[in-house]
Amino acid sequence: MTDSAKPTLLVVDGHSLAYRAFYALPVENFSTKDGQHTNGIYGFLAMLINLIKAERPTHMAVAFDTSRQSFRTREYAEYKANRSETPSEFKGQIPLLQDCLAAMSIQVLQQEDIEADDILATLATQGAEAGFSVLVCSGDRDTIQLVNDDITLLYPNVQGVSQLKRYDRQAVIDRYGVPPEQYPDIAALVGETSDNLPGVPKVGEKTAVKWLTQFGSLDSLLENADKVTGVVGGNLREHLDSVRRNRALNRLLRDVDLPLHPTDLEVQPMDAQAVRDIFARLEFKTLIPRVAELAGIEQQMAAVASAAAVPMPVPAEPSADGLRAWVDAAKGDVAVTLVIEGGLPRRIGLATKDAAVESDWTPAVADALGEWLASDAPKVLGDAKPQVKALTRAGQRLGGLVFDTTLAGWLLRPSFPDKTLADLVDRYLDEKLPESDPAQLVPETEGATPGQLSWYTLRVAEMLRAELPESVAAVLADIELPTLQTLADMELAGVSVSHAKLSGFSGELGDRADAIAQDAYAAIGREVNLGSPKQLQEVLFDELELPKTRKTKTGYSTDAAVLADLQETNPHPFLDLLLQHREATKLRQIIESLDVAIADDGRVRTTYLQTGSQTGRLSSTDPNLQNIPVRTEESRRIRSAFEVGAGYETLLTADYSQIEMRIMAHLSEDPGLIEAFNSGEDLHRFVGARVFGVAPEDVTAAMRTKVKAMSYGLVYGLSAFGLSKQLRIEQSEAKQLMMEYFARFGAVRDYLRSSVEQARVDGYTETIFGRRRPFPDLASPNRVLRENAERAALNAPIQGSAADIMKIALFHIHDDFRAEGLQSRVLMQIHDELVVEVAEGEWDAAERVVRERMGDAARLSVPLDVQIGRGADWNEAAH
DNA sequence: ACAAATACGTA
DNA sequence: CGTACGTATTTGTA
Repeated sequence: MTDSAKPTLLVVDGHSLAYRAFYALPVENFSTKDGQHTNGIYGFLAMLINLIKAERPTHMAVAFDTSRQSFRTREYAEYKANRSETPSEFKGQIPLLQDCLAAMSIQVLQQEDIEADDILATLATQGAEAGFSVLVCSGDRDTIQLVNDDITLLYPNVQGVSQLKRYDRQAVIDRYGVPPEQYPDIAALVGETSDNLPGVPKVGEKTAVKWLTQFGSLDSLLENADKVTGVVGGNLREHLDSVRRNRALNRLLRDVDLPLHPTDLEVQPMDAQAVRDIFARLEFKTLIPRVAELAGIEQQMAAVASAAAVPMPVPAEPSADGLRAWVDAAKGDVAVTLVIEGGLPRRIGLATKDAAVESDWTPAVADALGEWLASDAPKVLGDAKPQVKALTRAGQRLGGLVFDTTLAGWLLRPSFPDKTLADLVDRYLDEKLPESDPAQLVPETEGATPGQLSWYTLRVAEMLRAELPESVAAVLADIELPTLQTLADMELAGVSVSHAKLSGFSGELGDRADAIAQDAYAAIGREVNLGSPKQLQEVLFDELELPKTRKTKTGYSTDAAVLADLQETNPHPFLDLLLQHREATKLRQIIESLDVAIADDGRVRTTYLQTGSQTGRLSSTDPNLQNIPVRTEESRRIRSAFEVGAGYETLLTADYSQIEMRIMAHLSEDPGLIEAFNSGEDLHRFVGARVFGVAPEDVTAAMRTKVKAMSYGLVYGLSAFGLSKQLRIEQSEAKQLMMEYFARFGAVRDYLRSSVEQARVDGYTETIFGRRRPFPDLASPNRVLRENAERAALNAPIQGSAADIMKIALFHIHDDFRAEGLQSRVLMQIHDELVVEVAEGEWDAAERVVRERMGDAARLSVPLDVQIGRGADWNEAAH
């Protein structure tokens, strides 16, 4: 058997090489936006990828130490005792590195009480016996002893881990002057400073080699120590015990009882999705293609194994009558896919578990299928909202929507951005959805047809259903799917926005911004681009020599809070002008983007992203109608442009007051907070009275501001530092305020603590209605990641429950309007607020429906308070 | 052309 | 060193 025909086993010491990478790569170039350091992970993976590419191992494993304790430290307490504490920046990288390896389907081995090198020694020895050509990759010199005709060592050179030196038997002899099996003898004599194993003083490699050659072996040298002359001879005789101890400790174990044998370490195909996920999280953009290249190689190798995929059906293309007969005969769920063109259905594909049909969408087909589509017959779709909208535009209705794969995928993993069917097929079926390559004029690969898309949708749905916990399935069926239908109608309706009001205001703001800019240039004696933070930094910190502010990645911040601070300490006319300029241009921006979004019928239609948040909230894009300004008198002029549409009588706004604090009261069951909401007193006044120990009428504005900030901050996981910054008070005062607050509302603190603790145990948080959000980082050893996760986990059940409640109210209102035959319709949702367009003569009915449905959306231990306003435009209706 | 960084609007 | 979002701009890289 020639060497090239032998299987190759690659075993790697993960800990020592990642540690070397950690010191070789500058940490500031390798950290994620969350502050997670990744230099060790990156360096290790880059090295490993190169190694796999160059060596093409058939089998491989990476070994790690479990801790600094091992059988060696028990035998010799001083072993490695001089090593400084492992930097925490490094420690946190190991679990993440192991996650990467898991995604790459690379076996990770570690064993209590055993060092990584012992695992390498055992695997290498077993591998050589089993006929492997073995590659050992380690940064520890002790592994030199493993080298023989079947085992080669790859050892990083001083610069880091990018270059590995290859030690076969001859290379060891050339470098150290002794064969590999004798290297530990040299090491025992010389000692190993990094392991805190002192050797014989004044003895280095040269002397050690000379002695060993002279006496033939270490044993013989130690027996004949009296024959060694000179000062070093004396040193040797004084340190015989150290040498024996060193030799005992540097012998690697070759018979560790491992769960896996080299033959179990066959290279496996990677989990491409998992690799993309973890690499994206670690922001390893350049590594992704390099790994993909490897995965390609491996997938060829593993192609035989995964060839058992279910064959995709070839859909029939029946007549309209045939389609009707097909759906009437279909048993169980039918998956539906509409191909949409210009907002209207173009083709339709239907599938059951074992058959698929498809057809162009024609009037005859619409006729034949309309009744079935509207019926309760169970249907499964993926990303149903645009399809529901297209059907509605075509005068059809979709009933019986029992599952949406996009929504289900999001509910299961709200942090993963797999929205498309292709993403879901990849993740849940581990197959590739056939997609035509848009880059090719004449596509080589045919995309899946609508019937086939439906067939995939159904199979994905089956996998998702199996994974959905009961409570999450209930959220899908009872909240998300009804909400989807409602959102479709809201998007279709749009909201009437007055171009005339907007364009007038925009011109005004443009003129004002120009004038302010001129004044600002005059104030500093030159022109700068006021929209460029970079140029502003030059002006503020170099030319005006104002004190440096909060650091950002690229310099110093010039945001509004910072500028306001500067204005207090170092007043300068430029600062105020800059703030005014920002305000004017920002408003103009918003107006412009709104203006161009006005359709021919005078209405603006947003898209609500139902899967756009991690908490369960909606988001709104293109344009975003959930961040229309409101805080300043000026900005409310924008809201005045949102008007009641032609044919309708008035706008109605309805918002929940303090819904998050009410949820907090409910979840914490804090008697004080519950009393606050039941008393009818203004919340912050009530809380202020308790915290400051005064009568409610004696709560000053300053007191109210403080407890208000504290109450809101609680929901976000605010710290004393953050509170002090926001209120511009001393940290000690903020701390005192928090203490007083919790002394009166102790159950709130208890709840927040226990909720995060529960999340740590479960790995996820849950809303009142059972919506879950996973928090893997609560277990992270990295403090930044962990504390970020803690705050998010604190907030998620509260924000999420509020989102649930609003969704329930929203679709009930929508459905009631229809059931009562009202023309009034919900137009917008802004998290805790709804805007309704009320038809002529329907005010009383609409108001009653909104009030009741919002008030009754959830039964909490405190009432849900709903504020309702009426007006011809949004601004007027808000009062 | 695209991505990152910064800033800022909302709940 | 306060949660959740989307968008516009500038700036640097491809």
